[in-house]
This record gives sequence, C-alpha cells and structure tokens, in this order.
Amino acid sequence: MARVTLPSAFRPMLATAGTELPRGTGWTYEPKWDGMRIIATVDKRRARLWTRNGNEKSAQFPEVADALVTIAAERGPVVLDGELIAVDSGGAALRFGALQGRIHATRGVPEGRAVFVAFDCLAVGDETLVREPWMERRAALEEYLDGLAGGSAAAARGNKGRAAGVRLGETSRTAGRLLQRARAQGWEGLIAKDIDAPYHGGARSNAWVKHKLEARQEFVVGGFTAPEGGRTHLGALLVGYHDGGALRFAGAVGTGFDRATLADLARRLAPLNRRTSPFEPKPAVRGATWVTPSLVVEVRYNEMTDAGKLRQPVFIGLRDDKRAAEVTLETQPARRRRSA
DNA sequence: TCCACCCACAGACGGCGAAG
DNA sequence: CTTCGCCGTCTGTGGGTGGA
Repeated sequence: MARVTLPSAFRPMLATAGTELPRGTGWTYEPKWDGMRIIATVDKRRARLWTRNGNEKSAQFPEVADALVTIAAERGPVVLDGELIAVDSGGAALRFGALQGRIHATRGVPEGRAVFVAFDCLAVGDETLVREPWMERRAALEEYLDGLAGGSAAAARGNKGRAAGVRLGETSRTAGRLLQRARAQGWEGLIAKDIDAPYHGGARSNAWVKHKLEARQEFVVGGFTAPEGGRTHLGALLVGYHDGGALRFAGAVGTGFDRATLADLARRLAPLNRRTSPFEPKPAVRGATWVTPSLVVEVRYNEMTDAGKLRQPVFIGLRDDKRAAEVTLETQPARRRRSA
C-alpha cells in the first residue's frame, strides 16, 4: 500500500533563534503558540494533519479535521500552516501539556478541545503560494478564512458550531503591545517574520526569528546522573532549591556544557559524594549519584511545569558568588494559561 | 518501561571562498 | 592545489510530559 506523504515544499518552515527581536517596518510579529506544529492539507473529502516529523494526526484530532473539511467543502482545497493548541471551555489557550494526552490516543477524548490556529497559507485550490512573499500569503489566508474565525474571544464565540476547530492566528506590524501582552500573560515568546520573504519549506530560515521570553535563576546541585554514549564525566546535574527547611528537587539539567565544563564540574562534585539524597522528598532518578548540596549553578529554562520541574533547562554557568543556603525559588511559577 | 511529542546545545561534517 | 575559517545542517547527547 502506497503511504501518503507530505510534499517537501510543504514541510514546515523553521525559525532561527534570536536574542534580539528584529525591529522595523519590514517585520510582522506573532505569538509563539505553545502547541504542536501542523501542516494541514485539506480538500472537501478529508483533512490530513502533518506533524514536523511527517506523521499524520487527523485521527487524534477529529474535531479539527472535520472543521477543516467543512470549510474546504465550501471554499475549495487548501494547504495551511499553523499550530494545534488545546483550549479550555471558554476558548482560552492552554499549555502544551494539555495537548499531550491527545497525541497518542486513537479517538478524541472528551476533556480538552483542540483548535488549529492557522498562520500561513501555502496553497489555495491548485495554486501554490510558497514562492509568494508573506504579505501575499497572509492576504490569501485572511481571504480564505474570512468570516470564520478571529483571534479575539468574541470572534471565537461567534464562531461556535460553524468551524470552532479553526482560528486565524493574529499578527501585528508592531512589536510593542504584543511584547507587553506576552510578558503579562506568560507566553512562550514571539515570532518575527519578514513580510517580503517566501516560504522556505523544510528549512530553518532567517526570515522567521524566534524570540523566547525565558527565565533564569540559580539552583543548588544535589546530585548527578551517569554519562551515556560518547558523553564524558556526567549526564545531567540534579538541581533544587531551599523551601522552608527542605531542599526541593527541581529537575535535571543535561545540556549547555562543553567537555571542559563537564570535566570541571565532575572534579568539583567528586569530593562532595554522599550516599543519601539531599532532596526531600527523594526524587525517583535512576542511577543517581548524590552530593552534599554546596555547588550553585545558573540555569536558563523555559518554564516551571505544574509538577514543579524545569522544562527545557540549559546550564549557563557556576555561581561562585552565591551560597547554597541562600538559593530559594525567586519567582513563583505564576505562568498558568494565556487567553486567546 | 517504552515511545511520541515538544525542545536546546555541542560537536562533527560538508560546502564555500579566501589565503597560502 | 591545499589549508583555513565561516556557516549551515545533521547527529547524538541531554531535558519534561503522558499514554500504551
């Protein structure tokens, strides 16, 4: 049986990471959605939802697939780029974790609705748009989804029952207010897009710049895991912070160091070796080596998960100027959900 | 326990143009 | 022609979550 695959021109265009948000009239700004990147190929008979790795997920998100087919039946075949996100009953966007329960299931589960936020249009009918500048593709996207769904809550409400599974992603030609909302509401970040750039399918392009709003703070090292493969000295640092009288486990930091740093860390940790976990409660980490908590490291991370663990933590460096006993959680993980 | 999904970073690798 | 450095890409390491 011939396996259906996504044409390479329609593979998702990727953004480069930028510490500075590019400014100027040649850019447009969009929220960095916290969900799953999807390319949707749709005609009046069916919608296919392609992940970045080329897996097809329409069976897992039937309400989204159905909504897309409903639109395509009226307006013709289309290829859309967007993000699949989970929303609560009021239509507000939830975090990535809320979507994960749906990724493997073969049928939709009642709890948590999924919505496809479309932010690019790669083809309409038999016309391919990937060579067109972003401005043209955006115009085509807005025309195609006209009257269906907007980014505002009011538009989403008015949209119920018609094509509630699809929304038009918002875009702004100025960064300021979007950046303010991003900070206030705890978004992952913003994406800046060059308005004159074509769609570079399957490529990481400078025309899209990913600006993450990241958190960083110090943690105490209470242990480490063993290295695997070609890795030397250690796998990941097990870190935590003081909370009342106890040292709370905050997760494992396994990237951000080069070989010399790994060697240096191993040398500093060796004399601190001890048999029991300094963390309370003791985390379930396989093959952990525990150490007396005295080393302080700075860590950059995306967010604190609901379970109190660091998500996407990256080692920044040692903090010789801080005492281990002084390390507490600086900012409560106030990041909860963002409104759509 | 494994896997799929989301990631980041280091190091290796290959293409390219300039320098030797 | 060979070597060097730059740049982008690819691979392999690491992270978290939740379902099968």
